[in-house]
Amino acid sequence: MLVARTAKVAVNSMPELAIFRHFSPALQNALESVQCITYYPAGAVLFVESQPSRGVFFLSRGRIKLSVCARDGKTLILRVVQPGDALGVGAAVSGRTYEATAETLEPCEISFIRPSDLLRLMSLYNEFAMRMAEYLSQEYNSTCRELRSLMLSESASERLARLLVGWLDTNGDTKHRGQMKLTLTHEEIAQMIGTSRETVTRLLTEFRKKHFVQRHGSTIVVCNRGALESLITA
Amino acid sequence: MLVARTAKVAVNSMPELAIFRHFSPALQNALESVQCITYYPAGAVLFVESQPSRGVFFLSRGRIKLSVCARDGKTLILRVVQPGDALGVGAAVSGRTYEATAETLEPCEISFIRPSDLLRLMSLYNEFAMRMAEYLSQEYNSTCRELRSLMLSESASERLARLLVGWLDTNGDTKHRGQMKLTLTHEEIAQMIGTSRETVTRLLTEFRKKHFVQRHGSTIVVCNRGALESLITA
DNA sequence: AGGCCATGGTGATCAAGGTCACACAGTAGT
DNA sequence: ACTACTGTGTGACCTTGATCACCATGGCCT
Repeated sequence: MLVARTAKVAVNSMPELAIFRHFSPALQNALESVQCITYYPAGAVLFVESQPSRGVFFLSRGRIKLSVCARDGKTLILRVVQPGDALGVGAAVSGRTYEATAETLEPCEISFIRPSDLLRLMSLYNEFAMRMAEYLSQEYNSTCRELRSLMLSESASERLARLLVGWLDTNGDTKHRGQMKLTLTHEEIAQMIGTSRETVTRLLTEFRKKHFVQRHGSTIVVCNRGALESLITA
Repeated sequence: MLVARTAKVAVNSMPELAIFRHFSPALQNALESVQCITYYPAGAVLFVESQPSRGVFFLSRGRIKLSVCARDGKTLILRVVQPGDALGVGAAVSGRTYEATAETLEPCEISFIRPSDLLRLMSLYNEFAMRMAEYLSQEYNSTCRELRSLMLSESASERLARLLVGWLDTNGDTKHRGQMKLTLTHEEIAQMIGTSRETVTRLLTEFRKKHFVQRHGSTIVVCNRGALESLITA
């Protein structure tokens, strides 16, 4: 039912995708004709790891969790995809399987494009091929940074500090400085920084005791950003 | 002097780059006119992390170590680049800085292309843009796999087993099954699997005691591949 | 030969954090 | 109100692997 409600909000036109802007009118029309706008509820799985490419997803509203997992169920969250971003481009372009699993965290509005259409439009419109290449390189970049920050910091507290500071820059409340909504559970935070749920709980209480952060309900306030940053070495 | 020796071997023509094959003659000519074939000795640094893109490197001979490093000098080797592969495409396409440091492990023959030429040829020849996009997606894929295998395996022995098995598939001697040359030092192996040099030494001797592997000089023989694979869970 | 340096091998020590085991709070469903 | 479930908080314990310290080996240079 959340799907239906979301659908009513923006049913009339092509989603406002930053990635589609600056394209020539011809390409925009072509994209509009092949895309399929879909709505997903929270917790929906768009695709799973090692499944052959079913399509490319351009996210216009909502947030999506991108993760890989081990056989024993342990999970590592690669990143949380924000509106305007794309999913599954790599798998479609290289004709391989998805390298991660995508699951919606909230109700999402998504523009879906089949791999064959993506490749055809990339061949037809060079600007589109260039844009996708640029996108892929950004994705590669961010994965490298992820890898570095996860592997080259020896303590879990450093990784948590890095995560919090990173969130401040992207999700931070502009009005109330240092304030932001904690939208993930401790379990999910643990999966982002590669540690256990208990450790995240312990570290957050430790940070609170040291007055690095405060908590008001599900809102977290970073009082001492400098202290957090000083925990980061890499 | 190693540089000069290598140069004599293949000075006459364009390097045999798999990545360049299947291109139209026009594109091949264009590439030939903008590329610059260079030779590096072992231990040369092509570029360093966070330096603005100076160019793209297509490796035709030799091997290159791609790594990121922390402030305290700790290093993580992302991968060892093999002949036929490219370096720095992401940085050139997105106009960002290099995300890693590239250092030759052996004397190398490299075809160098400036970022501006790369972008120009990508705009001019759609097949080239498509090929670069495909390349980027493969690079992204392999980085994801790296991230997964590093983070989702709790023990260092598992990561080492995974590395050895992976090497068997790519570098394994086809004649003598299970046999391969160990070309990296324990220190470098440690940097590949995110552990300390001592741990690698200990694990290798443990594997030898359990008769998973044997050693003859710098050649390592995997006698019990199944046992190594059974250490891998993720 | 005699050093020198990079690499490999091994023991002792120790802290970080994974795991297990509960207790407790909030929220939804009936 | 009474469960039932999900998320959070905390103690006890114990394994893994980092680190330090030291020695052995085997080129390579002068």
